[in-house]
Amino acid sequence: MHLGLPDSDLSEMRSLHLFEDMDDTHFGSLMQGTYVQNFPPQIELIAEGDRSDFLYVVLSGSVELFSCWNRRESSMATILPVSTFILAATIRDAPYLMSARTLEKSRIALIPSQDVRAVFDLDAQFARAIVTELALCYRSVVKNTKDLKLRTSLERLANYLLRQQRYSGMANEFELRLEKRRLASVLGMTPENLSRAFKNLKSYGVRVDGNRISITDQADLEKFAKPDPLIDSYSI
Amino acid sequence: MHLGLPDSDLSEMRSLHLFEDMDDTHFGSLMQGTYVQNFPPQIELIAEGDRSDFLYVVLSGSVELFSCWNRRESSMATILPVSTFILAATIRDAPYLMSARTLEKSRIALIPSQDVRAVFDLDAQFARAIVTELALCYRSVVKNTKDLKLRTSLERLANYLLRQQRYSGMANEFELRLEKRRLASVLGMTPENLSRAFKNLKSYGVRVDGNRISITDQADLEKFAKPDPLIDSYSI
DNA sequence: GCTGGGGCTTGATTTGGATCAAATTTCGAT
DNA sequence: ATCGAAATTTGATCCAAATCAAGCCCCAGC
Repeated sequence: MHLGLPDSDLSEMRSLHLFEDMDDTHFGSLMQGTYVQNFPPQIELIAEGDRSDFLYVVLSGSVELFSCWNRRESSMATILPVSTFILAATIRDAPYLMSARTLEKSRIALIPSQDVRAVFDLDAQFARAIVTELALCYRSVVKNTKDLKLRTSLERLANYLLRQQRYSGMANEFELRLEKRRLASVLGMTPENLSRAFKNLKSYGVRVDGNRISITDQADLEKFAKPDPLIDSYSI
Repeated sequence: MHLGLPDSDLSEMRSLHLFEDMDDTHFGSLMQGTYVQNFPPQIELIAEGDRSDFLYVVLSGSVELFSCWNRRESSMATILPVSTFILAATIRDAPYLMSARTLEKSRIALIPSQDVRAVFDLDAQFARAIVTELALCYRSVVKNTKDLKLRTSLERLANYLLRQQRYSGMANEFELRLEKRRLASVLGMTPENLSRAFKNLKSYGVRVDGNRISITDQADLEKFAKPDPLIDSYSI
């Protein structure tokens, strides 16, 4: 027996690009089978290789996507509210390529994958939104590949900082929203090297105090980092 | 004045997953604005940053997708017939993230992007096919990222060879379908290092003679490469 | 307040891979 | 067939980053 979701959850989900333009009835039937759950930190939500039974939505907290091979692990992305993850696996009804764990206490919605696929065929707006979202995801991963293959780790860090700065409204000071060891893994380096990389960026006007970053010489950092919209912009 | 495409081109395109299930009329109107052209080798078809005016289909020959930053260049993928490329940019009406050049004499179809987007809204089958295709592309790039971040260059080469072997019907001998320096770039290494890597794989039963690879000790190579369907399979 | 453990930093060392330079092979064009 | 340019290979060297090993700091829990 389904009890129905709180209005606050519903409206948050509804505001996602993925759902905002779709028909009310269709949204309703998607939400019919959806349930929302609170998870403590460090809970593994899905493991790579699992059947993709649900599309996930992070309503609050944060989730790390990571992958393993041969006893090595790499952080692939961090999902912040409000967004979905593992859309592609859901669409293709294929096993997850990445695992997911909560980083902090998180509120998460689970939408049955078969419902997503069913409503896709009924609602053209929803189909359009899914395809737009997937294309965006694809392009992010391509940008990430370019970052990895074309830049050194120091350049990746410098550009990461510039992106974070942009995200926080071009302030000269901002907080890292990621533990450093996770950031290291995201950037494809070791924690030790990240630490040294921060030191190296001092000469380009980057101060670090714990999670607090201040950029004291914007021009100098940008001259070194050479940010490129075709790698570093979110929206394009 | 549009002259219409040769039947052979039409039927080849029609056989693509992307187009095979769509309505005849809709396929027709897509093809209305499409033109097909033969290109010599080494022609730059598109440059990253360009407006995505067309969706491309390689009918014969081959095309390399590559990216540049700060005077460095990296090969991102090779497109073999019959497949499309830069679908995501077309869908989002966003600038290309990658450049493309012909590797050999190639026959290529150009479908106006606005027609693709228009027909998407009319034809649910086509919409379904696009979303499936995009999800597949997304998953390939994720697998590629895992390959890059979790494996050493030697491991990447070993697994690349096993994938090629699978592609060529599990024969113990097969041809590299890529110039070595391009392969090096695809695998994220220098040509010099690729050469040394091939030498290192001798001890795991890999013989190299020009473009001809023979795998003399399958078990040994697999033991070293540790292939994983969540990185190395095409279809999943 | 202590205290213990995890995360972060620092230093020393090793290793993988890049770069530079040159020899060799391959292959297309004449 | 021969020439020349490009690709590949090989060797020497350099550099970036991983690893190993302590030590420090922060703060969560007693």
